[in-house]
Amino acid sequence: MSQIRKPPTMADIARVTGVSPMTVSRAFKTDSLISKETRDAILKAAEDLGYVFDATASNLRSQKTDFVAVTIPSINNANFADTVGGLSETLSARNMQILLGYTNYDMQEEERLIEQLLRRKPEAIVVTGGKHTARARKLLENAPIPVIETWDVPAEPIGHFVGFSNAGVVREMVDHLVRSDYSRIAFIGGDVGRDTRGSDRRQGFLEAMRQHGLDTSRLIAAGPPPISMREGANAMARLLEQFPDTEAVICVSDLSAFGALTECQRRGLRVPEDISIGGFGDYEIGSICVPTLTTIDAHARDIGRKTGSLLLDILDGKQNVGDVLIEPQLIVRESTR
Amino acid sequence: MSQIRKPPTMADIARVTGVSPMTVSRAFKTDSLISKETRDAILKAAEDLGYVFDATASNLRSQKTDFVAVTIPSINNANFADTVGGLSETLSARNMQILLGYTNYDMQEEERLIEQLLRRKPEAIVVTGGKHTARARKLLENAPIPVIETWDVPAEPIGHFVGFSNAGVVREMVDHLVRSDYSRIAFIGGDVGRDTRGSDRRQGFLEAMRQHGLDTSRLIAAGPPPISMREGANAMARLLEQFPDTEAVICVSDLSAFGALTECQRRGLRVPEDISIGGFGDYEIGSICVPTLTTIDAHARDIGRKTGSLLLDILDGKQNVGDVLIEPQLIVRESTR
DNA sequence: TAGTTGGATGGTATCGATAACAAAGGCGTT
DNA sequence: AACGCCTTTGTTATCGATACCATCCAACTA
Repeated sequence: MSQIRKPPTMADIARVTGVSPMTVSRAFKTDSLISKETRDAILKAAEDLGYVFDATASNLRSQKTDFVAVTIPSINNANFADTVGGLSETLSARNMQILLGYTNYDMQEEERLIEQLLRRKPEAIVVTGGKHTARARKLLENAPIPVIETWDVPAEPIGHFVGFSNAGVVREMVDHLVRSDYSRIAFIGGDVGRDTRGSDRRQGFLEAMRQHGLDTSRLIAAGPPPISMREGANAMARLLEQFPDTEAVICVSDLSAFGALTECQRRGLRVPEDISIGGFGDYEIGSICVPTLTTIDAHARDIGRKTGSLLLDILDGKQNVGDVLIEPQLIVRESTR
Repeated sequence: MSQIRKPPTMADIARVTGVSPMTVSRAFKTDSLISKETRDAILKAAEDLGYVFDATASNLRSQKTDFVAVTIPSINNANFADTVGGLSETLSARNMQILLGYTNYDMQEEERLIEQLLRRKPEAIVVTGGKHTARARKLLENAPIPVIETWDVPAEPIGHFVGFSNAGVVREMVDHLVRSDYSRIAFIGGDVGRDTRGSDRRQGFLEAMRQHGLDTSRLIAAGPPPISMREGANAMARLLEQFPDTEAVICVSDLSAFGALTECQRRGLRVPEDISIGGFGDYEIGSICVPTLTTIDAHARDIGRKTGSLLLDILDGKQNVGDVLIEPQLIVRESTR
């Protein structure tokens, strides 16, 4: 029986309730001044009519969307997921919604994505990483909203940033291994040039090794990022063939580190007795696998939370809001001696 | 020097270019009829002015958002991430954007989320699971857009569904184990009542065991979903204490299965010689850990892709679009004999 | 040559909510 | 009683793009 009819609008509710559309509008804002009886009557009528608030109209008129645009390299990465989780947690207090996009570790794709996202008129934009195409950078600079770069310390920040030095964390790992008397240390990472954070970590490895006067030739490029467990295992196989005397390996993430670990297990190599392994990211797997993995905790969720409160401060017009330097933490476990 | 000025609109471009706003609008649609010269001039002027298309205005007037709303239990789950990836892949061909929300495995939260998402006027909504609060169900039924339920076979579908029987997959796993002469089989899952898919899997376990006339008391509730690796390990520890003679364990996911596996390794139990382990979801870890995990591949990415093409068919007004029954596949690996 | 077709462009009204301003009524104060 | 103040509600115009319809002109047909 029911006809195809247009969904009800605030005007319909106003008619039914006998008030003006403006009053209906007020009934849906929590803070606005309206008598309790009127509001109740309006909300009841809305429920009866099956009214659904139209955010598109509200967005246009009020020039507010309550969107925060976020780009991350991949949806399927516990670290970035944690960051988004922390951000979401903080923003939901303000009823803001995250508009999420995936760059697939590709700066061209990031550029497209940023353009797409800005069209939706977000209140702010959060991007992962501090390197972008020239056009993406221009888009962000010209955007009339706060811009926050995360998971990096940008050479030239566009707006604010919440991050850490990716080269620095690997330097720290190298220093730790050297202190533990390792010298034939290898690095398993992604292909250079795609994942900028991965490249930075590789760079940090090279710098630290040179500083210690150690051989920097033990470098395995495991393919385009993200490096999977499987790719980590394959890379470990190649490493062991090319450099059988390697004492320790630093992997670009815990996932590739775990893959590398399993490759050792299949070959009957003992970790850490025969070879040591370090990862990055403090993924759950590193804390539970046998042996557990030495890693670096980048405080992914904290990055999200701090980005969120930084954002809220900026949107509230607070002065003197600064950048946030995250301090990743080395966690020594069983995979290194 | 630069003043705080309002971002340019199509009217500004029209003024600069000497055409009507309507023509400017046409220049931004790929299919519309407009001469090449005019379009080029408009796009150039837009670039010069730093114009950013305003989707909120477009959405309101055209009553189209190119949004597809999607709810998943958690962002940090490779299975759901794959489904979203497959969906995204399919929809991006139509330039549609996914509006993602997380229910945190909570039907109340799902209800709130659905209401939030519908306000954004998506073209369609995809929800994970076939069970919802009464109000959420009503919201979905009344929504003037296609509704697709995934990862389940709903008792009463709201619109269409793309999924499989969660009870069925575990029955299959039990049958396989029984065929391999196991009889003291346990199940490690989440608390009942929160995660409906997890509960369904538990139910499938009970049914299958009864059918085979086997003892159904070996049930470990590992806490509220999602069950982490750590919780899987803890559950395994409890299982071994309560039922030391258990021959095989089915875990609600590969992650908990891996956790259980590590617990066995820590206790010096051999898998599968002393105890066998089965998981669910065909996560990467199951294919690379030592020993590799017997699991069930639910074709997560395929669910996303098929949801996407089903959606496009519906939006194109195709008749006779049917539901999609996914056939999960048992993958026997080293963790069962 | 007149008539027709179709590509390109313009004019106007509109999507639905709400910002900005106005006003009505109740209450207390002097 | 007169005044001001606060609470509650109403009126009007508007956010920016575009659906819809009208118009113009070149090219082509009969």
